[in-house]
Formats: sequence, C-alpha cells, structure tokens
Amino acid sequence: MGTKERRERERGELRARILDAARELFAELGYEAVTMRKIAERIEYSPTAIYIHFKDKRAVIQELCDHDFLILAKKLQRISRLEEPLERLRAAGLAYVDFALEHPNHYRLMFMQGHPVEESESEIRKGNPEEDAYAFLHGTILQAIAAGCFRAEVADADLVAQALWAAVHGVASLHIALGTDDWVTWKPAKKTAKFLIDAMLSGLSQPKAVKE
Amino acid sequence: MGTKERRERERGELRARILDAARELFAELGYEAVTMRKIAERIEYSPTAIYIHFKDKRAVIQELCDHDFLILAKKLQRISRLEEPLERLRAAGLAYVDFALEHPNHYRLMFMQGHPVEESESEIRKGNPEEDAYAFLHGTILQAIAAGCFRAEVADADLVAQALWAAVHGVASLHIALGTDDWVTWKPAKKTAKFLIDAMLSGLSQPKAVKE
DNA sequence: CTCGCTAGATTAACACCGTTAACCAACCGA
DNA sequence: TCGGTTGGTTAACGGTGTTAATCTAGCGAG
Repeated sequence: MGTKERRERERGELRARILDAARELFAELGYEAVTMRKIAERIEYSPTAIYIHFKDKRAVIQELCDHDFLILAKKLQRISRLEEPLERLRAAGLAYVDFALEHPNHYRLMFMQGHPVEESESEIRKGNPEEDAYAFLHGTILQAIAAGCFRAEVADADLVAQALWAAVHGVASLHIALGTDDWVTWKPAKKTAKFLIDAMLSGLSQPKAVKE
Repeated sequence: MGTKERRERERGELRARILDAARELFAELGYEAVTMRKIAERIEYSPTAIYIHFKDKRAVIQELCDHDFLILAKKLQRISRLEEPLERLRAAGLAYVDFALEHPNHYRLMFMQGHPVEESESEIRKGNPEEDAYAFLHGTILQAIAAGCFRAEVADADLVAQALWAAVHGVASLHIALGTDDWVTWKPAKKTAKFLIDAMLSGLSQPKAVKE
C-alpha cells in the first residue's frame, strides 16, 4: 500500500514548510510582519492553503513558539543538576535572560503581549517541570526553602518565584522593548540581570538591615 | 480683529476633541482598538480630517501618552520630598507599579512594545528629573550612594537604577501581559513588588552572604 | 465689491491585512 | 466506472492606515 503514508508524509511536509517560512519571518521581524500572504508566497501556495493545515495565523505562530520554547525547558533541565539550590536559581535566572535575548520575538509573543491564546491550544503541559518553566522555578524554590537557604520569614514559594521571575523578566523585556533607545545608556542586560539576581538572593538569605 | 484667534481656538478645540475620543478608546481597549475611523465617527468628522491635525495614528496616541505620563512625574516629584533615600526608592518603586497598573495601556505602549517612535516626536525633555522618570531614579540613587546607604562595592548608579527599574517593570509588565492567565496563581502585584524591592534593597545594603 | 488664494474638510481610492465561501480537480475505495 | 473525500484554487468581504484629488467657505487685497 503506502499511498496513505505518502499522503500523510506530504501533508506533514507542507505543514513543516509553512512553519519554516513563518519561522524565518517571525524570528527576524516579529508577529506583525508575518502575514499569511507572505508565508504563502514563500512556499508557493495560495494564502488559503495554510488554513487547511492551521486554524488561523495565531495557531501557526503558537506552534512555532511551543516548539522553540522546549529549548528553554531543556536548558533549565540541565541546570537542575546543579547541587546548591541558590546556585540553581542564579543559573536558571541567567539562562532565562539569555534565552529571551536570543529569541526576542518569541519572548515578546509569549510574555510581553496580552494572551489572546485559547487556553487549550498550547501543547505545553502545565505543571510538568520538564515543560513548564514556572513549575520548575517553583519547585526549585521549594527545595531552597527546605534546605534553609532563606530567612525564616521567607516561606511563600509562590511569592519568591514570582518576584524572581519578575526580576529576570524585567531585565529581559526592558532590553527587548527599549534596548535600542539611547534615551538611557544601557548596561549590558546580562550584567544587570546578574547584579539584580545577586542582590535579591542576598537580601532573601540575610537578616534584614533596612530600617523599618 | 479676533477672527484669527477664533480660528486658532477652533483648531485647538478639534485637536482636543480628537485626543479625547482617542483617549477613551485607548484607555480601555488599547492601541490596536483605536482606529482612525472610530475616532472620526465619535467626533463626527471624516477620518482624513484627523490628518490635518496629526501626522498619523502614532502621533495621536503618542501625544496622549506624553500628556498622561506627566501624572507619573508629578507622583514621583511628591515622593522626592521624603527624607531617607532608601525610603524614597521604595516609595518610588511602588508608585511606579501603581501607575502602570492604573494605566495599563499607556504603560504597554510606552514600555512594552518596541518603539517605532521617532526620537524627536516626544515632548518630554530627557534628563530633566521633573519630566524624565529615569533621570529622577538615577539622581535618587546617586544621593543614596552619597549617603552611604549601600555596600561599598555598589557604586555604579546606572547599574543600580536599571536593576531597580527592571525589578518594578518586571512586576508591572508581567501582570499587565499575563495577569489574567490562570496558568499561574498570581500573588497581588503590589505585594510582589514590595517583596522584591525590599529584598533587593536589603541585598544592596548588606555584606554579601551568598557563597561565591 | 469682487476676485483669488488658502486652510480645512470631504470623497474616493490604494494597498494592505486575516479570513471565508464557492468552486475545482485529483485521487481513493467500492 | 462512479461518488465522495481531500487539498487546493480564485474571488470576495470587511477591516486597517494613509494619500490624492476635490470641494468650499472665509479672508485679504485690488
């Protein structure tokens, strides 16, 4: 037989070519610059052909990002082998910023613009630390708390996780959005991130000295 | 005479009506939802009439934001009367987050999406702490350093300024972009901001205790 | 007073965009 | 050999920002 398989393969191939064309446009020019018509031109099909393989434009780019974001998950996974919990958090934070700056348009779409994404459309399983970066972060902080790395008052893992996430997200997104403005004379993002993470972790592990 | 003045006044009035109509749409629905045609409908003029008073859509919203952002500057100005430099930084950070959450669409446009703004189009004068929030932050940190609030190694005011900015921007922008997702069970933004600022400032004022 | 200029506004159109409806042609199984 | 399914097309809809061409009312000058 094999004809069914051939069809399936061809179907998959066009799908892949759509994603490749979209990825090229998206990675260097961002979401707005990806148009169905431009994708179509590149793959030498009509614009409507894309709708046979994807629900809409959003679905195309969503699939792109889901795929590429597994790179971040893998990076974090490698970091999770580090011994010292605080060292893990430091390294994870820096890896996060690295990823954001390497894939600014991916990052923009996922974390910097409101999410008109239907909840169920993403393939990444929530709560699974191998795929969900927040779950990874939360887990690592739980370990740090258990290991006594922080001051006694610091007990809310969600609060710490969101603060640390906000810190690295702040550095990354500020540089992505405004990094080319000369309104501000920017320090290198990585340096700022390191500085901020160190200050924060240091503040969390020490008795407070700021006057109340 | 006075006819010239009347013309001038009428001209200004239509300009103002355009801005008002745009503000209503923008404040509650965001940049994309503001349409030249919708503005025109509200002021009962044709869409092209707007182009007599503004260069393009961007210029309309830019003028809106420039105007409304002076509110933030005023807020910070009031804070600058506080005595203790660290207290000033804490209060300024919280005020910043407050403002961002109160004007999410303004904040989005100014700090979360890339800036296709021609440099000279903004009316806010760079470097003037009364109008430029970054200049205010930088100045306050210089004072804090001079007052010996930080550890000796902390001497780069730009680095501290950008780290602190990134921290509060991180909290604000994360909540604006993803705050309605239930992917994460969010802590209140203000609480996270307070926690993060405290941790950071505490870390900067204490000798480091994190193992190197 | 009247002519011509100018500033403000309009209508029509252009070039895009995402998306949908209608149609078509090739292939598969019966 | 026939009919249905699958993958593809063309044409169109309603929307966007923006521009060109046009019209008109009001002003200053002759």
